[in-house]
Amino acid sequence: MDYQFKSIEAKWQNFWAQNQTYKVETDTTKPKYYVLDMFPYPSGAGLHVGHPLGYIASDIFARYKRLKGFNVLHPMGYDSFGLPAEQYAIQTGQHPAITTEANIKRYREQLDNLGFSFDWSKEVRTSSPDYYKWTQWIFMQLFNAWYNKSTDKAEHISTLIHHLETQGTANLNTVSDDDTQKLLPTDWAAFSEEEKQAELLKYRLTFLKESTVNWCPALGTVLANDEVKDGFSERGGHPVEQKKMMQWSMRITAYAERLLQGLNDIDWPEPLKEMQRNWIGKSVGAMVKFSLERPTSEVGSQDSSDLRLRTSDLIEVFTTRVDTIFGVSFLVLAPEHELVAQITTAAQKAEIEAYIAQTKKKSELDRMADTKTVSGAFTGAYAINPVDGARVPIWIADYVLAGYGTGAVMAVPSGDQRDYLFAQQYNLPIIQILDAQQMENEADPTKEGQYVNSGFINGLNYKEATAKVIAFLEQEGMGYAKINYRMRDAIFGRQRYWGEPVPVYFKNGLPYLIDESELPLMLPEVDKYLPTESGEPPLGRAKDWKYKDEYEYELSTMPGWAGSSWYWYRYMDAKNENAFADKDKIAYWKDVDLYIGGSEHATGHLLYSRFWNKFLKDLGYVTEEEPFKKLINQGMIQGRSNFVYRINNLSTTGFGDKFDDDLFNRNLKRIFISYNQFNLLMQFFKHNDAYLTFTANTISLGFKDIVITESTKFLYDFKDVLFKVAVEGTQTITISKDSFVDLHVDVNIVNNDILDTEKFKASRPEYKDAVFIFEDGTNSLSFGEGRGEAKYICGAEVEKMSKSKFNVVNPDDLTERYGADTLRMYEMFLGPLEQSKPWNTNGIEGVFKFLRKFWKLFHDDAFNFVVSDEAPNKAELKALHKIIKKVEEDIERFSFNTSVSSFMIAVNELTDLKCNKRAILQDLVLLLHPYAPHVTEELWALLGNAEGTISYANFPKFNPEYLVENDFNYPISINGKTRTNLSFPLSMEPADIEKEVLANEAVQKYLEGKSPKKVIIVKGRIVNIVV
RNA sequence: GCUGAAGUGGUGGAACUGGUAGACACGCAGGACUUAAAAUCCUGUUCGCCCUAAAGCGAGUGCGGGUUCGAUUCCCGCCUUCAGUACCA
Repeated sequence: MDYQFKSIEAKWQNFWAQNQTYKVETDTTKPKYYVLDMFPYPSGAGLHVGHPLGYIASDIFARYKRLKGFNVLHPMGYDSFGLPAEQYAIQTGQHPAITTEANIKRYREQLDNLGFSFDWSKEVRTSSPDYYKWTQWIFMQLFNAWYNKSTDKAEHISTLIHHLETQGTANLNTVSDDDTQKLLPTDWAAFSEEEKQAELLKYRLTFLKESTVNWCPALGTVLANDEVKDGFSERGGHPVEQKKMMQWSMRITAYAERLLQGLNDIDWPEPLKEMQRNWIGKSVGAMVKFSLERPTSEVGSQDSSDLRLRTSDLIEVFTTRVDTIFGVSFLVLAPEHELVAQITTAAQKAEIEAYIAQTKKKSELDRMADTKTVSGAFTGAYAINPVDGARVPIWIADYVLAGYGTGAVMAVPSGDQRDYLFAQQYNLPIIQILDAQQMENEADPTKEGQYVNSGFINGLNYKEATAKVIAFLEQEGMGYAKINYRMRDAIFGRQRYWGEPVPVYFKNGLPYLIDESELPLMLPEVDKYLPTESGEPPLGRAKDWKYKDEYEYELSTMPGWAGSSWYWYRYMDAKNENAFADKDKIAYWKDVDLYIGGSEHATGHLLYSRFWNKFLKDLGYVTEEEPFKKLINQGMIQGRSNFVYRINNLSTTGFGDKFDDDLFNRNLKRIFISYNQFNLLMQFFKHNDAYLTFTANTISLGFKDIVITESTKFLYDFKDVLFKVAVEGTQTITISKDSFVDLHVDVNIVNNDILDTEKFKASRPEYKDAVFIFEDGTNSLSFGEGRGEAKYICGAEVEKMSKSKFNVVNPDDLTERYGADTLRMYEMFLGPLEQSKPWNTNGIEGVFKFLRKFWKLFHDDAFNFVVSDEAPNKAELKALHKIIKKVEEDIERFSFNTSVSSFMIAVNELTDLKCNKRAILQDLVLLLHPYAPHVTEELWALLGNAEGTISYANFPKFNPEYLVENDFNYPISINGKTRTNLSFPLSMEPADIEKEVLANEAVQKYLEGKSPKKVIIVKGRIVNIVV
């Protein structure tokens, strides 16, 4: 039989499911390998061809590793809590669990169609209670933990309590809230139970924190930053305000340094690591204290401000360039800085207040667009530079942000461009501090040279100066070395319904955990998925939902990243009811060896997962510091849209008073012009105001008549169509550039940019009477339909793949037409995995033909299965071992596109050799199995092997002996340009080769009698003659 | 602006360590088979020049330089596209 992909694929998909072929257990006799795809959210739209790209790659790798003798864990599941299901629920009133279930079912069907070797017995769903039980459990562990910087890990809260009982806060080295109290053991002992709880909350790794959120009163909900545009909600355009709210947070900042250091030990793409490094944003520098100058008589006359100044007379700044401190010519505070009001002198008060008001008006967008101009205002106050006692004016400016560092900077105009511009604008001094500094036109931040104008560091270099300044500041008590991170603690609450409930209740305003035995805390039923009238989250609607019928539960739910921050452990032991995963299983599977997914998760999921993993390791629940050893980003698949070009509107004459635009348009708006005909036509409109006028017999461009020639004939053909279609009596028709419109056309009725005109006419009622002007200038009116050569060519453009652009290609349609094996190989064949590329179905035929050709190797012309047991010859063995080597190398470096090409070459070679020998073909089947699992299972069985055993067979062994060559066909180049080829034994010495090459007739011709200056011979590579 | 990735035929792409640029495939053109079409097979296909043809000549990997016997590959400068990020002290 010919290659019957449909029955073959259905048969084996069924077989794998029935026999649980890919079910995997811990097996200490084999090395483990864990291949994971990033957790999908089961959206209602189903899969498009872009989604499986990574799954196919990971499946190939998983199948390859099985053949290489590894025990492979390759699971799949769903990150099934999330906003789209909730929004759909709000619109339709349907419970999100129901729509989620339906979406998962659809996803599963689509995944099954592609022949993946997932172990479905380990499927997990974040929204199922037996899963979120453990998400809640991990939350509880975080609540019961603090970060001990002395041991540099998280510890149970009991060790903190012990420390407070015995030493108070002395020697306590931790990461906590800013407002912790300094305590003696006796203070602690004197605390009431509630005071203790309130204080401990400031140390816990998950804690309540007041944070600002985008609150939209009209929608009654909190919005994410990207849902807000210019102060209005993206949906509906309602006003959004900043609102303070108590929210659960995660103290990820405690792990900033470990998250940063860990990047050095993992094999991830460099750009992705770089993104995380930037996000963590470590800067090494120093804190420096500037004391405020004693108030002058002007301030002194106002007694109250005089007193306040004495109590808080220091300004702290953070700087990464403490070496430049002698170049400080002013300080800048953020307008929101708390000291501003206190230090502003009476004379400057009005100006400062006006500036603050102006800053408040500026949106973030305005500030971003406007980086060139600087603005600020002088407070009238001065500070004292701690290194030399210089008097430094204090300004405020909106380029300094309250939220970063201390909200104050020391300005060094010679070394920082923003400070430089500011100094220029307000006539502040620009002090050179390094002899190598070039600062005529702009600031020079380089660290080269020796210091000048810099007191006790004059003559030193950067390294020496930095150390000396810090030592001086520490000695004077005016500063210290300090490391700053940009990363903030992560907010861990959402005012939404469809997420994990937080296992917390409140007593006297303080949070307490529910008992572990009470997990899971089930998501309660609500009547509507909207906030309550009083603005509480949807959970506030749940009836009689109280802890012990008495205490309020937390009403917010966990964010989307909660369930995905630990799911790879659940796959190891998905059904466990006593632990999130069994200890022995965690010890065996350890970590993910290969993780494949998109780079959009760089700073979300991939950072939070690393954080939770480190935490779980600190508490001894897991063994590895990093969860994902190797990570590959698959590129995005973009859509490739097709367009048709139609007449949209034009002006006509011929009816006098009875002019009816509508009627004309309806008649003429059905003319569709093929791509190149359209472009030819558009050339007449190079000048925007150009127009063409048609009458029954003539055509004119503006006022100039166009005569009929070879190159303008198509215009006359076009005219004929216009008049045939136009209403009778029409005298002139005028068209311009604006008479046409390009319309998206469903890419599924376009093949190689050729429109299926029949399907097109059937696709919409208004296209029923479409008239086509074809690529060759003929049209559907004069020649009738279905004429062989008359093609309608569509235009094409690369855009995002989306429904509205009619460019979504569904994998189901392609497996229906070509089979899963073809689709799998074609997706790989498209190009390098990491690169993003537009999807284009053109070319899938080539892969399909390849699989048929492969199938043919095993069959005679009547499609009888025939393989011979003859011993293979040299050429056949060479073809085989070439592909073994190539495929193995390619898979190891994730270059799947090149191995598909190599398979094609191998099959072409074996076809030419008419090879149907078992000894060759059986190995070829094994090699191809990771890529095309169905057809290879079928052939494996036909070759007489036990059904279903190919998945666990052995990958063919490469033998270099078969590739050994005696001769090499040297390319002979003269001055770097290849002129001819000459074959010599590989063993031949360069000197002998040179002699033979120079004696060669063809070479002599190029030398034109001159003797060569130099002859370069690289053995087994090339001969180059320099003349 | 900064950071990262990329730029090769009509198209997707290959060339892995500096050594024959364009493998493999699509598309296109021509041919075979067929009453015809589909399918299949064969031949050609970087561009330009020259030519009945065979053959030959020249250019060529975003642009301009450089290193080298030799550069898609290394270095310097520039342009374009995509992604991320944003006044981070």
